Amino acid sequence: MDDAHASLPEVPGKDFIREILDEDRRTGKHAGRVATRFPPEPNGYLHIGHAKSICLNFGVAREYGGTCNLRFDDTNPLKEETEYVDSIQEDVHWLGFDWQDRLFYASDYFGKLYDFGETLIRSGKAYVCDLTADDVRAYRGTLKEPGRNSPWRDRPPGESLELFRRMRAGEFPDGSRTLRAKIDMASPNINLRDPALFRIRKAAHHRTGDAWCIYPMYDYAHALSDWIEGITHSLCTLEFEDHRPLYDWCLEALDLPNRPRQIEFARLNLTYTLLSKRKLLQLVTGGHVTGWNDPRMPTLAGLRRRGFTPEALRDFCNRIGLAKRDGVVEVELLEHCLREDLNRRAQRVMAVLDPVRVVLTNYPEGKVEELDAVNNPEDAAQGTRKVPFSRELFIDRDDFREVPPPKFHRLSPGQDVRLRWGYIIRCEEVVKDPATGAIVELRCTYDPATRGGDAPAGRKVKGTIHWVSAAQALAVEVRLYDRLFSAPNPDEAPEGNNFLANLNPSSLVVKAGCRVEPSLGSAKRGEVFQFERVGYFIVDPDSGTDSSSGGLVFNRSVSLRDTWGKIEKKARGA
RNA sequence: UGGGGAGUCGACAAGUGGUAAGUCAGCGGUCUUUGGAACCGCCUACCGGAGGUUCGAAUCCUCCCUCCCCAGCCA
Repeated sequence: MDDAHASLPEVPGKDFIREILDEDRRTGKHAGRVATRFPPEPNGYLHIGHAKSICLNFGVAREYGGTCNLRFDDTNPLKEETEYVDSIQEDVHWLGFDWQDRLFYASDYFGKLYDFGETLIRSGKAYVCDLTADDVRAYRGTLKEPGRNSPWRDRPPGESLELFRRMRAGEFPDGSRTLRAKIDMASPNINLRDPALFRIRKAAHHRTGDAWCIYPMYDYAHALSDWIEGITHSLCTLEFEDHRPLYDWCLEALDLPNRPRQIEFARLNLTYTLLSKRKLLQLVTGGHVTGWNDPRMPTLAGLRRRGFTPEALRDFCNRIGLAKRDGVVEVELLEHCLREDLNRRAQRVMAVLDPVRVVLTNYPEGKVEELDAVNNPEDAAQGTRKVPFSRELFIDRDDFREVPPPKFHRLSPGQDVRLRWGYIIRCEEVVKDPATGAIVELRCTYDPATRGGDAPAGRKVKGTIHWVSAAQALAVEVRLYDRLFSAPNPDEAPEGNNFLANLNPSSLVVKAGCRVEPSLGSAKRGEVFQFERVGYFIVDPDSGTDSSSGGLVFNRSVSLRDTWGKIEKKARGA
């Protein structure tokens, strides 16, 4: 692409952040340099909300010839773990972005952050406060009433300095003291009422071990880490909007040059989905899902296992736009992006999820034909494959109706239907279990003149269904996933309940004994297929290593658009 | 009711004084060896409300209404 030309002119439709970037470049701010960062806290797995931020930060850096750092915001040893830093790196790479040699940790800067603390104390802009957490809360005031000064607020810098050093040396217990910024206890912005800069926490840190027992707070660490890395534009979500004055205060109080600018945008919300790390953790620890990578989870790890592609996710992030108004994106858009991507790439294959036996009474016993099937009508380059055809087949139970409803184009007594890439058949007899009345077999005849599914001139067959040859088909397990929550807003629960009450009881339906065409015997884990007329499916890692003997497990990524389903639903409703 | 934000079609989102893009969803149709895909239509938004400025306003001014965020030694 000619991105040099595409990004320079003022094209209408640019989001507000890119407009700011354009303006800054025009005015020569930061010498036209653009440096962003993606700053996750390693306290959970990345989810699709983070994908929006990743695509923004890395995307903007790429478009403006700048850089984007990956920085772990690891200032709270109580919640952070190495497992999370590993998964985050894997997920960012998988999404398609690279921080090259710019992998950083806020904990890399603990020494500098400490020194900045001493500087603030010396200049009278910070003090050591002996108030307990409860005291601080009491002194803080309320949204409407101003707070009161801490009795330690005017402690001489020399005394604060000594205390701060002793805090660092581990001489005081957790929670006994903090280093606080001296700003304004009467500020209408509560974040400015002498916020804590450092707290005592005698806990092992996943990277620095027990080298430190005081840890910097987010606002302080974040602003200064941005500055240390030479970040020019610090993009974050709306809830940090009223932290911006504090972000700026930290940089100004230290009189730092070339200050980064914090810009806030609306975080992603998705219908039928929870995007809160805390609640996702709860789903994991509570056993409501099998783990962070459960295919029903909105985590990148879960989406990946569900069959989402990085391309589909990036496309989604581009389509949802970027603005300051908070809203809720419908999951249907996400599903659309997946279908659109998979439609052009996924190989077609035939799979019968709920098999019912079909016997072709006029087809020779023991005969097996190899018929040609097109792998992907959207992409001729994907070629063709052979599928075996014989006297005994399986079709989906759903594709037969003893008494067909209006507009039903599939198999029913006396009716013709085309077997995809096979023959046109007609149902002559329905065999039922005398005890239960359940259909156990359909006895049909085939038309030898229609090999490959070709209808002779003038003959029209309304329906085409998928099938597998009984003897050659592979038995597999199929996991039908659906949305995890049955309410558009999972948090909107009946009185006395929480989001757990909205868990969708049928978010996972496991179907054993499904039959797929034998070509799938060579399918690899992570490969995605379209089961014709059904949906897109990915080979799950749970699949046995020896897939030729079965043991294949497929996850439904997303179903195909189901027009017939809508017709039926409407008929039922009317 | 202190402070900070935001309100444009069911959803997301362009529009930055000249008379409302696009996408998803929905609806109808064409086509079709996936009731898939593709293609074609429709979805007739008076732009939160009321005033005002102007030849002309979603865009400027005034007042009002609604929604979101903030009282962690979390991020």
